[in-house]
Amino acid sequence: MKQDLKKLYAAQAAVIKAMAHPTRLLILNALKKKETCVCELRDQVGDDISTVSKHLLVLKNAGLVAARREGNWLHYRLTCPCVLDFTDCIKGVAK
Amino acid sequence: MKQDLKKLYAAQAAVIKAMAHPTRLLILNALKKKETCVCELRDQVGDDISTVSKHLLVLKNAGLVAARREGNWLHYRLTCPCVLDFTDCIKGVAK
DNA sequence: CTTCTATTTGGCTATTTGGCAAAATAGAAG
DNA sequence: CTTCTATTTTGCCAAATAGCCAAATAGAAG
Repeated sequence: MKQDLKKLYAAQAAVIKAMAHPTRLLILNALKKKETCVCELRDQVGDDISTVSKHLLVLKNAGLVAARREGNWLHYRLTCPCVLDFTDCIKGVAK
Repeated sequence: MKQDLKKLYAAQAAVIKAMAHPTRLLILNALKKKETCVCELRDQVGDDISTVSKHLLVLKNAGLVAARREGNWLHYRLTCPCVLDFTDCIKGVAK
């Protein structure tokens, strides 16, 4: 594989990989509806809060979400809502 | 997480996970242009042919590609070209 | 300062993944 | 049948991942 192509696809794969987890898909879909704090996401996900926090770190490192502090709460939001546009296509493949 | 939601997102995540690898993205993009045999994909990818074959298995199990035999060659093709429609959006996140 | 609350980080373990090389297989052709 | 070619499968190992719990941190508030 040529070096420049390799880099291009590696960068894309890193983002896609961050999306490739059930919990993280749930989080992204929740954030699509509205900015949400970690504790509310934990309630929706049902896992330990440290687990949810780590998933959010993965999404943040990929550039998919960003946080805003308000008092004690951190509100996360989707940076690029378009990343969920292909969900219908994926459902078609998954069926 | 509710059980039905969990299943829904797990199914989607399985497909997305199959896409989340530089080599597999290269393969999908090659197949978008035209049906391609394994040995030609190996040339484009540059890895061992057994490695390429495994990647194709991953993509096949996810429902993203299908194969057609013609003599000694197996020609792979994209089952749902729409899965590459969001590449532009992903590039925007990845930058 | 101390305390409280929301969140992150570190440590640990079990599981999955990606790559190569060698062996196995499927079908074409002699 | 045997041989040849394209592809898949198996075995192995190093690295990455996900989950929980406990400990650490950041900022608000007394």
